[in-house]
Amino acid sequence: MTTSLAEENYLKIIYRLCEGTKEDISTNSIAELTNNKAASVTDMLQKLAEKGWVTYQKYQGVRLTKIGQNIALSIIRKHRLWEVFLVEKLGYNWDEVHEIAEQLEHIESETLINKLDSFLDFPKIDPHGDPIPSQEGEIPELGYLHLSEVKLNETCTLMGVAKDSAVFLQLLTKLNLSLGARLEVLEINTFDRSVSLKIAEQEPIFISHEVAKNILVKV
Amino acid sequence: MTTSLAEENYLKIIYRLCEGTKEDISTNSIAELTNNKAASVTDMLQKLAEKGWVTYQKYQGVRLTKIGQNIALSIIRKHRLWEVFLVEKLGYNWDEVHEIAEQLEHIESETLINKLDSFLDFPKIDPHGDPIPSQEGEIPELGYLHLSEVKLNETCTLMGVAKDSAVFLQLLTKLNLSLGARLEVLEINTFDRSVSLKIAEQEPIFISHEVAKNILVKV
DNA sequence: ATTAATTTTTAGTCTAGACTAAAAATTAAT
DNA sequence: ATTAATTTTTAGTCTAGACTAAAAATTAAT
Repeated sequence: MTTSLAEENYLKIIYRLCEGTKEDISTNSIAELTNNKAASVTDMLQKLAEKGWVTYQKYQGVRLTKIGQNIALSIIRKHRLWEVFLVEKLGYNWDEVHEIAEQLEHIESETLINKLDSFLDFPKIDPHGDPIPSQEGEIPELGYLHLSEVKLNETCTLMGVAKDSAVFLQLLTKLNLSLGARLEVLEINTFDRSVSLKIAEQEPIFISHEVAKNILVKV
Repeated sequence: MTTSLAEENYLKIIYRLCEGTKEDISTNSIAELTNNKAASVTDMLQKLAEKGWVTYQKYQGVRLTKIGQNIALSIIRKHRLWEVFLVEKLGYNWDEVHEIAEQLEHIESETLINKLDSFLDFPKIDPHGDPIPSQEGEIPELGYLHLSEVKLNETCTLMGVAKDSAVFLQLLTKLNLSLGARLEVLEINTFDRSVSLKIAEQEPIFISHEVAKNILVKV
């Protein structure tokens, strides 16, 4: 069965919302991320349920079926592989690739994405540290922590980010925070949970809890 | 102003039809290539005229404006650069890339296509020998002949094809006819204008006028 | 346990881009 | 120069995917 662009975008966003929780996903939360009105979302959920990609109970929210999950994973796989291509081969920065990958992820061709995978030498993570699902929809569990969970005086390595927005990524770049950086937590302020960090050979820097929450690390 | 997918496909096809002739383009000829009905074409032509991309006189056919031409050329540029990418970098054969490039040509990003161009080392022709328009919409005139126009006993080099369909390209591959091949016209049958050809060190082969017409050569 | 607030759904509309059937122009044929 | 054939346009419809406004469920608050 074939998927329209609109359907693909809904599935992708429902997948993202499912990831965080065991609960069913609310109409409103989908409306927010798709930038549509709740009424439009209800419409689409009924279509997706009809096609067997979500289970949907009126007023009770949705959940992806196995098939729906696989479609979502294949879109995410394409998105992340294209991001690797854009950064590794075309020389983009990590904060510039999201919008273009949003378009490229809808290109339909099994062979294309596998040839691309091979051309890129089968990368396991994208430029933001997010894991790339396999062709079979396997997604390696990396077990990263949020930097906000790291204890005082511990040292960790920056492995990824939990948010792809350009402004956030540009901020990290400005602070000299990039994948692989070694970080030591020097101070955690109880007032606002902001954090003082030492990066390798540099002067300490200062980040808000909001930033720390969106940085993924390995201890 | 922004172009929809449908609009881009119309502009591309009108461009192709304009190329052959000085005449205005008929509604029916567009309908045939877009696989739409004439009534739908009329509808769209009115929209395109409204946007200033074609000049359109009821019952008298259409013609691209300068702006329309530039849009069409930018789509063709993208199509051909992606084809080079697919063949050179991903290892596709020349008969496999058309459908994928039809999708990729609609990806919207100025920087992307220029970075791709540079990554591919600024190719001048695509895998079928078609010239790649520059960013400014300049398209080098290559002055190729159709093999069907070459005189008896003349020798020429295969530079391109006038048709991208997979079956045609597969036939050429089977006959060992690829870009750069040296060809000598051994015989031209007056009955059906079929042609006997010698390719470099090989046994002579035999092709129909229809095939000869779609092969582009330099003498 | 009601009532109020919030969320979700239904009903009805709109737009882009397709369609069919019929009308209007144009072109070809006597 | 008419008439016939062909091409193109108009008028009216349909579908996907959005919307608003109002109705119906659910959840929160007294």
